[in-house]
Amino acid sequence: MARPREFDADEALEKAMDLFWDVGYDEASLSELLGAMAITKGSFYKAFQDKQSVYLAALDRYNDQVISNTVAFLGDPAEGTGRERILALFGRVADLAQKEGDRLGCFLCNALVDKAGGPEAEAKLQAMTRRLENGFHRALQDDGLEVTEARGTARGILTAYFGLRVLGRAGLSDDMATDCIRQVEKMLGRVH
Amino acid sequence: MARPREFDADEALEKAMDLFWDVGYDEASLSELLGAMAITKGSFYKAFQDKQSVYLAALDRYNDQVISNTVAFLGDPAEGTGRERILALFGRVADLAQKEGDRLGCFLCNALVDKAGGPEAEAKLQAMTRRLENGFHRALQDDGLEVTEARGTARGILTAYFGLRVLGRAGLSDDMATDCIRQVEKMLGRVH
DNA sequence: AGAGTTAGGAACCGAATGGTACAAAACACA
DNA sequence: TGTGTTTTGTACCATTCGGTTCCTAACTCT
Repeated sequence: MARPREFDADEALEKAMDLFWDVGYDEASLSELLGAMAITKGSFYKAFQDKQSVYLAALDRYNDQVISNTVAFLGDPAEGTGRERILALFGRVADLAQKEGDRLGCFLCNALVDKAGGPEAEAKLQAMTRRLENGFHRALQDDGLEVTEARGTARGILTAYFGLRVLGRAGLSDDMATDCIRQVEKMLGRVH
Repeated sequence: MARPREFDADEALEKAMDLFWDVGYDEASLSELLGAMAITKGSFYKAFQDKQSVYLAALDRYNDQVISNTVAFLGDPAEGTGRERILALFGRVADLAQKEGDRLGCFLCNALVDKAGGPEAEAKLQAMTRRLENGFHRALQDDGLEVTEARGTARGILTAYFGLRVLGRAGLSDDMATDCIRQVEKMLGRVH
């Protein structure tokens, strides 16, 4: 019916997410964004509304992909007990950091600090945070923890998780990560 | 010998710190900065070099005041045992968050995520982070913990601390904070 | 092939960015 | 009361910001 798109919108959105993830909302100028998405201005404003809506879409994408993946992992009995899944998740983060390749941190966590994107973004971010919390909660419940006890522990784990991601982004978690995991073990009741 | 300053440089620097703390480096435009500091452009560039150097000075100020205060508290035997001091510090943060007045978080933590200010800023931030870690470390050593065990625990505490500050800034720590403190207690070996 | 529709790209927009130049103003000292 | 020195404020600078306009290119369908 008309001229077809020369770019994959979803692919472009992923590049946009990567940039926002790395440098945040304000620091990602429109021209940088266009460069990363491999698109010209015309296509950009034809396909999306504006910069902010792309940011919101990037948040959604992170939610649909990374957060969903994480929550699914935390809730997958095939990955071991709830405690084992949680520790495995932290181990994954620790590996990322130790391989010096991270330096990005968690987009959710970064965006929470960034405070950009208006109230819409804030609502999305809070929802994502709750999802993550519930992911930990479920993992703990799978181990038979009582509901309210699991809730409190899940929140502690979530806090440690965000803290570790911050330190990872800051490039400070070489041995920090492994030390942190041992402390998370304590939260999980692994006294030895 | 010449015309005296009409403003207090230290006072202006504090206002600058408050703004950078709140909105970060990029989002704090020069005009906003001038407004907050109650200074015109001429005075600004006469008294300081440029925006970035003011940012670095703001980081130094945070280090000299907030971090120093925190580290001193953690190392003050008059405030109770090391564990008590650490828990009291977390309690302070929790109070801040619950009174809904926080929404700022920790400047150090925010700046670590922000990644602005160049390598100079990064060096300062890493040094500040180490100071905080050492503050926890000393508190734990005061309780007689073995050195390496104290180091690992201190890092876990630091991680939880940053995580809590992120959640506080995000406005998510109403009951999160109290739950988090209980988990920190577990790190400290308070099994009950 | 022709008509209709949409994507692409470049020119352009006003506003705001961080920073500079310079003249007037306010003081200290002689 | 000058004179010298420094602050202050304003006007100005080029550049970049996010966003719009509009014409042409590319495609589908009849």
